Amino acid sequence: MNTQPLKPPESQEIDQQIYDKIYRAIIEQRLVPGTKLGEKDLATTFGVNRSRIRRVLLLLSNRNVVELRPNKGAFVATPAPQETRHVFEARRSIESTIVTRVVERVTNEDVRRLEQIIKEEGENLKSGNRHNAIRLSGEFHLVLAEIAGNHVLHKFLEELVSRTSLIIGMYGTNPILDYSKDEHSEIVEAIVARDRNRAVELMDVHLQRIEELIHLPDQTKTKVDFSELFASL
Amino acid sequence: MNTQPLKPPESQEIDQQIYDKIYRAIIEQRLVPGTKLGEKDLATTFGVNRSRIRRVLLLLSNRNVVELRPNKGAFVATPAPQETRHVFEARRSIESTIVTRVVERVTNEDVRRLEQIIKEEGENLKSGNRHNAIRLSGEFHLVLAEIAGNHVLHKFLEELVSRTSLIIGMYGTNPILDYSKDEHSEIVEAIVARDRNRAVELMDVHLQRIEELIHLPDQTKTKVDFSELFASL
DNA sequence: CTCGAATCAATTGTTCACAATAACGATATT
DNA sequence: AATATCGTTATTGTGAACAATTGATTCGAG
Repeated sequence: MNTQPLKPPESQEIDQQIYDKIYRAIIEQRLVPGTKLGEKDLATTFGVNRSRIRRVLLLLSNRNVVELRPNKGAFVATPAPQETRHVFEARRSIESTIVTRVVERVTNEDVRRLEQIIKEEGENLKSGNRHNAIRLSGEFHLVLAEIAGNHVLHKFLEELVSRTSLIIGMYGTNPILDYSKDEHSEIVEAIVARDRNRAVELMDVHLQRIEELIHLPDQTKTKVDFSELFASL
Repeated sequence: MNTQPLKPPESQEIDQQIYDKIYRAIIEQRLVPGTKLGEKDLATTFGVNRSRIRRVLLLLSNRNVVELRPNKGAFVATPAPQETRHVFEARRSIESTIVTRVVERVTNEDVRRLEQIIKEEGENLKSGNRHNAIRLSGEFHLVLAEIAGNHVLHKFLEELVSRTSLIIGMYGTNPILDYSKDEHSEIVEAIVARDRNRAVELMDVHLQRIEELIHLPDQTKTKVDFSELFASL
């Protein structure tokens, strides 16, 4: 199949490929928050011009995955602790609607797809492949958004999932992923049973639990008052 | 005040200003959907280089306000009829959460601000200044998002409001704006009364009413099957 | 007169050289 | 020894020339 006369890839598609690769490396936490993304390095590794990289980085920064510091360069975004609340509130709002629609529209084929992801989540977690486990735990939510059939909500959730990944990368505690798989299973059960209220409630609790496991840095640490600190020394 | 030694505006700020001006012209429907946004024209009118315009247009397209057709140029986005449902579903989802937070957090100062906008909405509507009326009817919702205090939801809603404006520009019927002012008033009343359920319900109805007043083009018109159509001719 | 090919102008897209800025290190100064 | 100053290098940011694409127009053949 696909014996087409070798069409040259459109410019936009090249951009998209580079975008996806960097994006994926970040949400899989192969590139940790704060990492510098030098234009020249990226350009040579992807074998493209520097201006192409700049365009991609601009778009990544527009989605809060990359931080652009003027005259300094691009860095993997380092979300502030306060963003956690906002991101999770937005997720609960959006994913509640998504789950509602999923309960209405889900097909057997969809359920199989969800269960497949959950299965892989378990496997990758057991085999210690953290990168894949992280990506899959986000993918579960994105597939739900796809099933819900709302492109707008899907795109929003994409941004929220990636920001969640960054937040977990910075402040997350280990057991976050451990329970995700089982909670995802429960959600799918409720969806299969067409139990809207239970599905929404389970999703809400799931997101709340993750948020609670994010260990925000001790405020006192960043707010040190030196005059008080050194007064008795 | 502000007698600073005349700091030269940062590059990013120039971009932002141009972005805002184009953005505003579009949501105020001074630039109707489908209008071509030639790079050279924009560059000369803003007195900047073409590459700067390209950067801005790229970001606008990333927010679905502008459509970038490869090798053709940039155009004011022409949302497809089907997007209407998605955009409004997303709005109801997000604004329901926003209203809930607003009821919890609103101050007297906030209420004054909301009432001021509603007042201006009425004035501009009466004096026939449609551009301002459109912008203000969107602004009401965005100020609510501000009061809710969630930056993420605010940014999402910004995109949704602008897309709503484009949709109304293409398929909207006249009376959409006429009732908005009064419905906004009712919502504020419920907020002041700290009646969460009523406020959320009113917002939901408000958004539903707008969606209903959007006159989607007859599907049969766009879906003509020529082979069938001309079979008997 | 209609259709099609070829030419031309205008616009978008890319590349590359240069300017501006920041980062680094060596040397000098107190 | 700590800090300042200067120069060097590396990286980001800008602009202008160049290439590619579109589509409008002209011209000619049937």
